[in-house]
Amino acid sequence: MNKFLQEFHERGYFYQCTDEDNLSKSLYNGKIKAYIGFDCTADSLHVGSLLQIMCLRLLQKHGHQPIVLLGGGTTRIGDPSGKDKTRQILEEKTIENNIKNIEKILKNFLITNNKDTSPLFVNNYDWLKNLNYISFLRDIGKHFTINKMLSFDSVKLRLEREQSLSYMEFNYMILQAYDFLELNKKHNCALQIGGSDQWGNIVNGVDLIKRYSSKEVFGLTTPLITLASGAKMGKTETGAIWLDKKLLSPYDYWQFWRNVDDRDLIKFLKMFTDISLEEIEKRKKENINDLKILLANHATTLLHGEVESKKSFEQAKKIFSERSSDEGLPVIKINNNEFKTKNLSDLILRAKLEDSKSEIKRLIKNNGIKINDSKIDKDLLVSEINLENKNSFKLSIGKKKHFKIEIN
RNA sequence: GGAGGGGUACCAAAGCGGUCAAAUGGGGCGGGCUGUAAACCCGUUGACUUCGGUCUUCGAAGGUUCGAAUCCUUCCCCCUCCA
Repeated sequence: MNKFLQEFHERGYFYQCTDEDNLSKSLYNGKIKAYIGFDCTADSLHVGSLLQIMCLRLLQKHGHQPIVLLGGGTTRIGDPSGKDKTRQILEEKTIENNIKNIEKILKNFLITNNKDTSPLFVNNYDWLKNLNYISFLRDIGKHFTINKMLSFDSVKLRLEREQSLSYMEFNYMILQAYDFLELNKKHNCALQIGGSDQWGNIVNGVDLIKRYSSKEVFGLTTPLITLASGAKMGKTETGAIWLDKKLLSPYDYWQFWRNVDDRDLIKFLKMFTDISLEEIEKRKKENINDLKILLANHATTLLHGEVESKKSFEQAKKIFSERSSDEGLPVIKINNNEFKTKNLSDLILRAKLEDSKSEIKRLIKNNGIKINDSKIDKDLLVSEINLENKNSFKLSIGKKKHFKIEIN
């Protein structure tokens, strides 16, 4: 088997392929261009897209060129796959903005200075916006049968549940298939990779190219990652794990990986780091917490760079190993007036560390709030806090959230 | 188009005139144990409060009543069966 495909398997990226043997052969014959499409409904990506991003990296590693399709056109329509309801239609400006942000995030992960493997960013709005309806129907539409379209899960499920599916959304899969055709014509792109929920859309593209230009191209999907706990990857109750430091700090990103379930650890090391499989195999038996740190360091480096990753690691060390220090904690500044007049609960509220006063009182009651590492049993004036000759104190909410409050 | 069932908090689901800010389970949050894990145990889970209470919430709007998640009217949405 081709090296790329082999590693694709070994790292747990493989779910389905339209024709693995032939894909393997054409990969042998030199470089291939492969594309992955990203949805632009949000202004950032979260870890749910990380596996796809890792696929792009893997392509680069093996000398293939990834094409990143940012679905400026298709996002205007909305993919019905896996959705119960029609999505809200987004403003043009929002979509353009989302595309810019997402491109920036992806560039963090990808190697952009190698001419052969440097990713190609494309926006399908460029070719979709000018489609002529009649000629599109004649050239492309004739290759699709309604019979078959109705059999795809994305459509079938909606119909079975008698949830409305607009004609607009119904066309989504045709447009995505057309994207593949377009990329094949323009860039000789021969492979589309996507999550397993994209299988139907991908197969449509492969079929269309076969019919339209009698060429064989391939589709490859990755599994849906479920956590040991049964939850979907990336959806924590506290909020999505965003791949954007404006939405989630490098430290919190680092913590996300540091806190993975034991049972998911080795799987994640394979999936979300570049550490060689041999090395993972060798180190498998090491102390599990060291391995979690390894995962967090690597995963954070990929996204935020080595400097931020190290910083996060150091910060965690201070908070969790050395305990007492308030160095490196997120700083919240208050002025002298606030210091003299405000209650601690008001301060927490103002700094948006919690959402309501009731919640803060509950935390206090349950011993959840600490000042300079000692529990408090009631709300108090900030000025009552013993500053120990400093102009700051350490505020802890629960065991994992710590802040340095600075008075100036 | 006809017949029936239903919309309750983050989710699932009970309640069917006052004792309902609403049982129970899941999830979340906090505490304990531990390893910043899992499992387990305990507490907590609308907002504000001078801790006496006050305000908002059971699909939407009206109405009956001293009092409505609960009864009535209209409307909206969902499900099942029949045509």
